[in-house]
Parts: sequence; structure tokens; C-alpha cells
Amino acid sequence: MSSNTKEKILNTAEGLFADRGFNVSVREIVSQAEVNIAAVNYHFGSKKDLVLAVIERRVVELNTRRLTRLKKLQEEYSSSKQASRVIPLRKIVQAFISPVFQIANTKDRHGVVFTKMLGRVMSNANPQLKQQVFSMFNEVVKEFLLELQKSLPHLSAEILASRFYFMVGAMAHTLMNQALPEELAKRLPERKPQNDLGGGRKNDLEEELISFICGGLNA
Amino acid sequence: MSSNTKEKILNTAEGLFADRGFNVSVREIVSQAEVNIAAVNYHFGSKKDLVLAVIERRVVELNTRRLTRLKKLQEEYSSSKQASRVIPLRKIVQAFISPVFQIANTKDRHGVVFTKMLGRVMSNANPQLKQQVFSMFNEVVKEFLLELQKSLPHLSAEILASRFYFMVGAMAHTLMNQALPEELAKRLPERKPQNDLGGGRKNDLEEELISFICGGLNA
DNA sequence: ATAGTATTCAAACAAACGTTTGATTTAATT
DNA sequence: AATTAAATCAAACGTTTGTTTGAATACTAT
Repeated sequence: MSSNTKEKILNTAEGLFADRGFNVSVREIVSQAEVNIAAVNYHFGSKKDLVLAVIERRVVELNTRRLTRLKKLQEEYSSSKQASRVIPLRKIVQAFISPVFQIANTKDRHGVVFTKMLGRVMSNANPQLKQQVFSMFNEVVKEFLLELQKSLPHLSAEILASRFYFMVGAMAHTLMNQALPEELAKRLPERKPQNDLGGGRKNDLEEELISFICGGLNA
Repeated sequence: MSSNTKEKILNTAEGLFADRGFNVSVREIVSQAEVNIAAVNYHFGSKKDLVLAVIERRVVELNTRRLTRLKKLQEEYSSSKQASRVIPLRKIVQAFISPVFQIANTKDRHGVVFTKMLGRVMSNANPQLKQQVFSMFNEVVKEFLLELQKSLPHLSAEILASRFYFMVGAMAHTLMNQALPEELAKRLPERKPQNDLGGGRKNDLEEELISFICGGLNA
């Protein structure tokens, strides 16, 4: 069995990137991972390549999850049994958004770390890194845009692209700071709780985000 | 008349922060501003304080613009002549979003710079900076949340806070990279142009964003 | 004009950065 | 057991970072 130094670095770096952005020093990473300072350059070549490796590991998983769900929807709604061959908007949005929260909830503690890091990626300043990461999402974005276009035929390509972009923005911002909405709520006077009887409403951020996006997409 | 060194630093720093984030070096700022390296610490104390000064200068202006528009709406709709005393949702959202684009369009070249920098602030990693900047928005957020609550009385405080948060996310992401939507549109097959006759539709990002947000808020 | 304050300047500071080195230890191969 | 390759280590490399210094210049007030 090979050493676990490489994975220790990947996991530790991911956690630090999530919390403090990609400007954490190599020294801090190796210190928390309890490995030697030279290990990063030995195993990854450079810090830049480490950043890419950390991101790519999760993006690959996210891409397959998203595409799998989309393919399943496509098969389901292309069957002749269905009255309409168009996939409902909410289903598409769910296929795009849910995998992110799935990874966050089902995995170990690294899950929520991933979502925060992903949010950091989407709003990063470095144009090089941005370009490289965006290219990782290329195929998925193309597939979802084409499918969204079928469900929203009244929208022009430009407007649909803009709204897709707003969707990504709302998602990225939500991923990056999941504690803020609760703080904001404190500034408002309390309302009578609704659906607290038998509904069992989860009131989680995921469903809220999906509803918001669907409302925005077919505004 | 006092020297313009201080303002040269503020303007140059703002442009660099917008393009490349807040990690640009002091040396690069003073080099582009054509002032001495010691000027930053002399006029602002530290780089951190420079960052805050750059941000605060614009946030103050944005806050007053937003609150002015909101107050005007409140007066307008609290007058007894109006049938309903509730401000329409879109008016509130416009009062929140439009000032950002106003500054971007009416000012000189620094306008669009400001919007990009503001987007960087909203999705910044540094928790200290985030805290300080968010406190600058405290009053405005409170005022708008209270007014939104009147226009969306069926939403609980938590859900409204979440959606307000989504709105800020979509806006911040849009401000940070205004070129991306057009690139996304290229990936879609072209549609027949609509409303190209007499409508004179501007099809600008601002109206699109507002529509998206309104759709999301009352989903 | 003179004194005093405010500003600018070249130079240097210590600290932190990513990376490299060469020796040493561990693991795999023959 | 001997040989080769892989991995880890302490130490140092050369840059870049934000900041400070003290002298020189510009401005203001008397």
C-alpha cells in the first residue's frame, strides 16, 4: 500500500481552502497535515497544481452525479408513455443543484467542506484558475443549457444564458456561507410558524434555493 | 489644495482590486498610481485600512442611493391616495439593485470597476473583512428586509432571509463577471430574435437580473 | 523671510512566501 | 542479501510581502 501523504495533503488543503480561500500558505497546509514541507512539491509539482488537484477530484464526482441524473430524466421523459416529452423545469434544476447538497450531506465531514470550496472556486479572482475550472464544467453546462432550453422555449438564448448565470451565482453564494441566512432572519420580527403540524417540512436551504431558482428561471 | 496622492491610490487600488482581488501587492498599486511606496502607509496606515477605505467610499454612496429610493417609495405608497399601501415587489427590488448599475453606468470608467469590486467583497474569504463590510450594509439590509416582508407577507422570516440571501448571491456573481453570460449564450443554437421591431428592448443584464430575482422571491 | 508642519522619497527592514537541495530513511525488486 | 527506486526530512534558497526609517522636499503660517 502506498503512503497516504498525498491524500492527507489533499484533504487538509481542501478544508483550509474552504475556510480561508486559496491563499493559505503551503506551510500551513503541511503543518496541519503533519507532513514535510517538501511533500507538496514532490507529490503535486507546485502549489498551483495542488489547488487544481483538490478541485478536480470533487468536480469530477459532481459532474458524473449531475449528468447521471440528467440522463435518467431524459430517458424517463423521452419514453412514449409520457404525455409530454419535455422535462419539468424543477426536475432539471434539482438535477443540477441536488448533487451538490448530496455530497455535502452524505459524505463525512469533508462534504460541507467541498461545497464551501466549490463556492470559492466560482467566485475566485485568479483568471487562470477560473478558466481551468470552468473548462471542467464545460460539458455539464452545455447539456443542462440545452435541456433547459427545451423546457423554457419562450426564452431567447441570451436571456436563458443570463438566468443560468444568475442560478450559478445564487448557488455559489449559498454554498460559500451557509450560516448567514439564519443570521439575517434574526433581524426580522418573528412570524407564527407555519406547517409545524403534520407537514414535517424540512425547511432546508436546498429546497429553498431550488424554489427560488425555478421562480427566477420562468419569471 | 491638498495633494491628490491619496485619491490616486484609492482609484488605482480600486481598479486593481476589481480585476484581481484584494491580494494585489502594495508595490503594484503604488507603481501603477505613480506614487512612492511609503505613501500607502503614510496616508492610510496599513494595507488593510486601504482596502477598507476603498470599499467604504463606494458603499456609503450606494447606501444613500438605495435608502433614498426606498424612502421615496415608502412616502409614495403610504399616501392615502394609493389604493394599496404595500409597495410592489419589483419596486423594492429595483430600489436595491438599480443603484448598483446606476453607479456603474453614470460614472466614468470607475463605475464598472466599482461593481466588480463590490462583487469581490461579497464573496471574499477573509472573515474579518467580510464582517467589517457587512456591518456597513447593516442598516440598509434591515430596512429592505422589513419592507420586503410587507410585500411578501406569506413568507416566514427564515425563508425571506434565505431568499434575500439568494438575491445578493445572484447579484454579486453577476457584478463580478459581466462578460460570462454572453459567452454562455454562444453554446446555445440561435433563436429567432424577438421584439426587434418597435419594442426597443434594451435586453440589459440589470432588467434581467431584477426579473429573475422577483420571480425567485415570490416563487 | 522664517519657522513649522505636511508630504514625498530612496533605501532598507523583518517576516512570509513557494520552491529546491542533498542526505536519509523506507519500500520494492532482483 | 544486495540493488534500485520511492518517499521523507531538515535546511536553505531566492523572491516577494507589508512596513519602517530618516533625510529631502513642498507647503503653510507667522
